Amino acid sequence: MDHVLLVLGLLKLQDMHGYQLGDLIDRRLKYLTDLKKPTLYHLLTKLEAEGAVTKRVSREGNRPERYTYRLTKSGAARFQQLLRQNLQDAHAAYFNDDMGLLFLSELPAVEARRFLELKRARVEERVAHLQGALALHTPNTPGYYTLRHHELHLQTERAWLDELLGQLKNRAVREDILECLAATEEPLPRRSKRSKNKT
Amino acid sequence: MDHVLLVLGLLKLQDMHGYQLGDLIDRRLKYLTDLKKPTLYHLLTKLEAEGAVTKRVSREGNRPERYTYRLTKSGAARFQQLLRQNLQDAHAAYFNDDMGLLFLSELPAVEARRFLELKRARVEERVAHLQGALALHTPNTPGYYTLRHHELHLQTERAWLDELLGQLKNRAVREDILECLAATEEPLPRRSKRSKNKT
DNA sequence: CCTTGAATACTCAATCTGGACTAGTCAGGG
DNA sequence: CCCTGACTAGTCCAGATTGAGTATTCAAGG
Repeated sequence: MDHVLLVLGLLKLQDMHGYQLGDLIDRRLKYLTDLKKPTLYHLLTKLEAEGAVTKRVSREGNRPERYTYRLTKSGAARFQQLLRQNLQDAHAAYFNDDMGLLFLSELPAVEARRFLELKRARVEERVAHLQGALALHTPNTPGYYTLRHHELHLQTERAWLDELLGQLKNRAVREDILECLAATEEPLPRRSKRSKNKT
Repeated sequence: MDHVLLVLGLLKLQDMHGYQLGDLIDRRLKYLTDLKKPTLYHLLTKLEAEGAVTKRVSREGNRPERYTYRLTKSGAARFQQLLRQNLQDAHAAYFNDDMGLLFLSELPAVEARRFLELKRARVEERVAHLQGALALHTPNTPGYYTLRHHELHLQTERAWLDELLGQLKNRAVREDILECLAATEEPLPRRSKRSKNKT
């Protein structure tokens, strides 16, 4: 996850102190990332050491002191660079849900189906919740994009579970997991591989 | 990512040494996770300390010594538990692609569109590659599920980019990111919250 | 038979993460 | 006026993760 991009970007919009950033991230951006507070503070410290942000002590009323961060020139440049890169890259996504699917045959079919139906119900719940949140948003706002994107993927998830459950009703899952995996080796670059590219 | 589930599951199928596991994971299971070798070895050491697996030194031919791992009774029990949990949970997914979208208005519209088109081309490429891999698989095999799931999500990604690009053609993105986010606060549990549930 | 590149099998050190904790402020109820 | 629970604003440290690097074996070409 490109936490650096996020933090630099938010600080570009406005100077903020750590708690403010943290609050913003886990209240308003909870569908975007789950960056935790200690990670955030660690990141801010690092960014300061690297000269991407500067720290300033401030105090407001009777509240405890706090550190307000501001983006520097070099931080802004770095943000631009990261943003361009992020926008053109297609980032690989991994799904924790697939982990269990790999071992589906290790559980009695009936039980497996029951769990998957439970999973489906939970996805359904999320879809509903998300659509509630979406209703509050106007299209073409940055926050809307995250939500809409998420909605699409959750709907895909639901469709996928339906497809899977449909298939399980008819046929059992093969149990020879390792053989199945071995059977489908990628073309495998034989002999030599000149000019290997890809990150 | 539930790396423990993966490693225990693979060892349940067969005793393996570290390298073998690592190889399996980043050749055959590359769409499932990107668990790196050092993480794997660290995990194996930890699992051994916890008594979920046992280590045995073995040597084959002239090759250097290696440690072969075997699942213990308690490891198998843990695997079962994790599997059941994984199958019924709906895991939140976060998309690195959304990070950049949040700051779309920080770039000139033309440039942004160009990048997103590039991103789309890359997604397209992946879809093609994945469909190649899928063609080699028989349905209802564990490996097939991961691939098919991935294919669905990549197609969703493509559709999403098309939707987004379509919207960008007509209207510009709002630039007041923070205000947009603030405007759509969740209902926010006012006053008190008794019986807070959720993980 | 000697060199080179790929594969085998890991390890190290540095960095990143997050559960749990600290410590002060404020607002309202009793 | 005091107590409680929530909010503010972080910190600590243990544990997870990974980019590099190490050291050996093997196979094929020259």
